[in-house]
Amino acid sequence: MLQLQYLRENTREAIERLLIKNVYDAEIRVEEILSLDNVRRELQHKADTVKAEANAIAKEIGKLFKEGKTEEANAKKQRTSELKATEKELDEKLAAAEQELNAKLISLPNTPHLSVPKGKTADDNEIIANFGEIPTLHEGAVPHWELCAKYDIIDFELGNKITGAGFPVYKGKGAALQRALITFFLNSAVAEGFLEIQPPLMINEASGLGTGQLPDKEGQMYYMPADDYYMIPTAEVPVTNIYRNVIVQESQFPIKHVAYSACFRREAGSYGKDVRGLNRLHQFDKVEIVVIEHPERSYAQLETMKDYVAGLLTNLGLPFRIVKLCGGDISFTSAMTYDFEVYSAAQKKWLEVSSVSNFETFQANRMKCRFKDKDGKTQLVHTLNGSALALPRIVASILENYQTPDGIIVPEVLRPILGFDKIN
RNA sequence: GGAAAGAUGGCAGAGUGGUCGAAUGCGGCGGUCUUGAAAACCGUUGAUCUUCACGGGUCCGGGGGUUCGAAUCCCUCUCUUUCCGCCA
Repeated sequence: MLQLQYLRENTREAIERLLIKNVYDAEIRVEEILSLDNVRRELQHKADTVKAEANAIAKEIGKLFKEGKTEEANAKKQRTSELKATEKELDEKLAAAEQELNAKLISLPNTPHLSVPKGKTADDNEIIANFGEIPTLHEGAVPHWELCAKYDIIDFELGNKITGAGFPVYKGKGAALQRALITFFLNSAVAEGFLEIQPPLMINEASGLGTGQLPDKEGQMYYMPADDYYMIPTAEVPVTNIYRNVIVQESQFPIKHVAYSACFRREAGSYGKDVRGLNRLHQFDKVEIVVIEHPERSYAQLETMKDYVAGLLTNLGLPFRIVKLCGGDISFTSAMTYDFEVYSAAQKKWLEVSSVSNFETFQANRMKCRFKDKDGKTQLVHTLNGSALALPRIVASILENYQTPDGIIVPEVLRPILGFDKIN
């Protein structure tokens, strides 16, 4: 949710930024919000004045009763009952105005950073860096789903039987590979100063609202009606919500957390392409980094996080590129996002394995996560997060890129954890 | 699932109809003292809306009600704790 004060004081800039996200009617929507805000403030002022008078009279009445001047006191009651009627009317109008304002405000997406490229689709994203060599595979190299079956390490059919499509069963060295990657990612983050968190895998409604999954992305989460809980689509939700309704100390910045969790996504509506094998699942594993940062340092922090994720992929020896998302491809809540795409040699495709974003105050405003600045004023924090990393597509590209005629070579960094160097 | 108790400021914890945004303690911040620190002492310290400002409004788990007036009384919801039951 954008801040009213920002819209009020930087109207032109806000509109310009929203236009990057192709909010073509940004000007009208912002104007509507600002005029509603004026109405709201006017009503607030009126209501406050009436209440002030009523409060004063109530105090006088109390005094009169104490002094035994019952008649005088009763006479004063007349005026208050009059005031009460206007008060009620104004309160109702005020509540309605606030509700309408809030609804309009919450439906407005975050303002992209001014450096975010304009564009409509993923084709307009800006490739900012390429790393690693794309391997030349041997004759007869196959996509990962065939490798999974060949070495019996990930069983999609069995998952279908137990649950349904998108819930694979990892077996033997496949299961060990998952465990090793999670360990590698967590250890790396902890070495970088991230505090490891093991969060709940289900969240309540307030948490969903805090990070922006609710109300708009409701259909993407698994929901448990018996208890009114949602399965988390990412550890970002429970971890960021640690700071919901919290005023942090400025000295705590940057607050850096890392969490491994299973993630659950219904992926409603994304049928068809790119769903084979590990490319799109309903349950998958991910290690997520979450940072709460001072507004002045959030973009420097975003670069640090980007470099950190790049380091992980380099250590795994995977060819990848970093993409700065254009306005059309960036998410509703994000102000700037870098995507990491790994080249999967057998599918001959770039697979998105990580998304690192700065949300500025957008989540913080919903969550009411603030800090006290040097002048003692409360200000909203900036929140950032990134996958570091999501497992399925990493596994897919490891399997595909490291395949040889007699087995899959295990990336060096994982060998000490796994205790073997080849899947065959 | 059954029974009981409870929800107050960063934390602990008073307050049962009027001057209570709320005692007190701890913590935080500032100061005195000290070579420095600790201790002690003094002062200060909730959030939010509105206003250029003075000021005013709202908030004692959420919502509703009674009353001239509610942290305090009533209704309702949610959550927590304890005991019993069940159980990894």
